[in-house]
Amino acid sequence: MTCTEFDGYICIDNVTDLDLRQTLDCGQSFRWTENADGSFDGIAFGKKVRVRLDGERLYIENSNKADFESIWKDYFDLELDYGKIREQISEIHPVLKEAAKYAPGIRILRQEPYEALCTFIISQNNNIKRIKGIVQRLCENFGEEISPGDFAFPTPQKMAELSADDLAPLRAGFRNRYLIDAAQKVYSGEVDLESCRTLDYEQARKELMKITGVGVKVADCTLLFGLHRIEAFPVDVWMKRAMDKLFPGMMPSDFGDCAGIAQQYIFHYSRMHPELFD
DNA sequence: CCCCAGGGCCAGA
DNA sequence: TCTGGCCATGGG
Repeated sequence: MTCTEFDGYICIDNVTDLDLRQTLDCGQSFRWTENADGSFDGIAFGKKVRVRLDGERLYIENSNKADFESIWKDYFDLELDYGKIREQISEIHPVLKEAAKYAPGIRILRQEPYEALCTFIISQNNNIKRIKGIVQRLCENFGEEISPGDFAFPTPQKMAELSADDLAPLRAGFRNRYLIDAAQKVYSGEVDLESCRTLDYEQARKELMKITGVGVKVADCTLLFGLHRIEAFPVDVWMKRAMDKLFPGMMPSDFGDCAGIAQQYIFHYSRMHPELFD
C-alpha cells in the first residue's frame, strides 16, 4: 500500500477488501452520501473529502499525504488484514462464512469517538434515514463551517454550553437531553473516551454508561465504531432476529476476538435478506 | 388508525 | 434480575 500525492488529491494503491457502499452506507457512519458515479462525499475529523474506488486504487479528493497518514489510513482501517480475519471467523459457523462472503468489502471505520457516541445516542429507537437527517442538522446548527455549506461535527465544548431546548431544531425528541448529558460529561472529563481504548471491556462499557441514554447497545457501538474495540458485538433488533433465526443457541461471546467484524457481516447480510425473517 | 425504527429509563413485580 | 409502558418523530 503506497500513497501518491497529486494536485489536490491522493491515490492509494493495493487497497483490497474495501467496498465503499458496503462500508460507508451500512449503518456505522451517518455522514457519507453517495454520488451518481459511485463516489462518496463525507466529512470526518473536520476534513471534507470525496472518495472513489477504482479496482484496488482508492482516490481521495481534497486531501494530501499528511492527512492520509494522520487521518484516512486509520479511518478506513487500511492496515488491518480483513481477508485473514474473514478466513478466521468463517470457521466459526457456516452462515457467518456465507455472510462474510456476501459483503467482503465491509471495513470497521475508526471514527471520532465523540461523534460515534453522539450518533449512536441518536440512533436509539430510530431509523437510519432519520438518524442521518438529525446528525446533519446537528452539524449545521452547532458545528464549525469548514467550507461553505460544509460543517464539522460539533465539539463537546460547544454542545456542553447548550441546553436540551437549544437542540429543538434537530427534531431528535427525547434524545436531546441525552446528547447534552454526553457533551457535559465528556467535556468535563467525567467520562474519558480515550481511556476506553485500553480499559478492560466491561470497564469501558461502564465508563460510557455513566451517560444518561447510553445503555449496553449504544456503548458497544461507540466502542466498535469510535474506539475500534473490534471485540464489541452490538445487538440491535436486527441482530436479535439474526441470532434467533440464523445462530440459535449461540452467544455474542462465541464470535471471538473479532466479533465486531463478524457482527457487521451479519447485520448487513440480514438487512439485505429480510425475507429470512418472515 | 396502525406499526416500526441499529434503545434506554423507570416502576412494579 | 426481568418485564411492559413510555418516550418524540417521521415514514410506510
